[in-house]
Amino acid sequence: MIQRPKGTYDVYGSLAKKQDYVKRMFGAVCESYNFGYIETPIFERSELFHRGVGETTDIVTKETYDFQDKGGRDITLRPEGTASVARCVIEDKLYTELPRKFYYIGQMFRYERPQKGRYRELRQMGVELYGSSEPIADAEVISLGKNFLDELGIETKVIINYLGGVETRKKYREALIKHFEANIDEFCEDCKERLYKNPLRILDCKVDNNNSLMESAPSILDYLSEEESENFVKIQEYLRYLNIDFEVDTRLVRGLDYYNNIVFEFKTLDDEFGSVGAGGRYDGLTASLDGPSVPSVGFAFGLDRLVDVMNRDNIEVENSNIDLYIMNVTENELMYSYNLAQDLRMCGFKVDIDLLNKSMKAKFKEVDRLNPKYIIIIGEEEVKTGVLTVKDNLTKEEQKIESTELLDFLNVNL
RNA sequence: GCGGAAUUGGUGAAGUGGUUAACACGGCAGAUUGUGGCUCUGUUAUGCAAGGGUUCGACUCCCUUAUUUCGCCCCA
Repeated sequence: MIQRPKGTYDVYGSLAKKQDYVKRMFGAVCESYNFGYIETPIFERSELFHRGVGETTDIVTKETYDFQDKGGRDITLRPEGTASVARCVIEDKLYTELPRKFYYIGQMFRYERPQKGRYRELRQMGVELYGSSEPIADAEVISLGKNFLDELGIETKVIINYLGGVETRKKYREALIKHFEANIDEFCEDCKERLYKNPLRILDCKVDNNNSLMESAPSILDYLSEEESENFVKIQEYLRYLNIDFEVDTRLVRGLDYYNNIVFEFKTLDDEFGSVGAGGRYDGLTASLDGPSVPSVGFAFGLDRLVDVMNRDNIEVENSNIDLYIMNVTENELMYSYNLAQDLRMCGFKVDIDLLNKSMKAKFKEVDRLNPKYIIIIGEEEVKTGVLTVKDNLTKEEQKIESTELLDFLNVNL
């Protein structure tokens, strides 16, 4: 038997319904903020991710699906969506008309060890706002994300932090190294490796969480320039004004190289699923891809995780049953019934009909599963007289309706 | 990439080195050949993740592989 590849899953039935619902909801919220849909290729030239996402990030160094196509080009399945949108903004010169606001929905690929809520083929939904470095743009994006989660009925908290610019992070990095260096022996092996590679990550370590040096570690907020501090304060003011609950967590760091200034995460209240979405500002990205400098801010949600959370919290989406089931009594009435079904489908009703030539009893069993609002029963008599038997599947009451008046009846009652 | 735990039909699951692998749900058929959802009866085949090994005999023990899951790493 051929199994599905590791870290992938098939989407159908109620899961498909649920994913579709979440995607539609996301699209609707984005549209209400006047963000426009964008779709970029699922594969890109490998270079894009190396230069865009960053050479030192795990996502690019060990988690990408890379291959050469038949023309010998180095190709990578996209591990995230931001780099592609930035490429498009540069390539199609979309920066001539700013701001530009985009949202995307689609599959990403990361070669990593699957776990709950982590897949090799993952589905992300994200937004990108280009052209504004104003705090109101940051607030706009966070507000969009929070609104969407509220609409879904998923309770989350917003965690924010401010990383500042290149200079700030450099100074802070040195301060952290200095702080931990002398006593690094007390820390776990991973942290020892992180010390010079990525000292910010030490703050995130679960093993050494209780070490006293964690508490006393310097905060990045003390290293922000005056301008950066003011900017961060303003963002918080706007968030309060928008009634968005948030917490500042100075240990929040993001994994991708391109972030600067504001970073944020949407976390479930209990932390079981970690963050369901995260983002931040990446003003330097377009320039690092040989484009003009265009400030930008955005985030991505993990669709798979959102659905996992919804399942755990028993958040159900409306299951739209079919409107009508056309039931022919014998094969003699099949074509009459089928024609009726076709007509009603053309009128926009959701109509099903028995495709297995089942017995009446079996047809009614199928009706139990499909749960239509009405059943139209077509027998010899109905074909002859043109008077149809329409059965209300809820009350079980039957009535006779002239076929010429059927549409009027359905338009009133459905 | 590292470490641990799992894998029995369409689904949820009991189970033992030895003839026909429980039970429940679901599916199908009938009781009831133009009326179902309750009830009753029957049925659901080659099915114990895949491949190899030990054994007179393996779903059970051993090895390998695959997948899932938990932790690390990292991230959405």
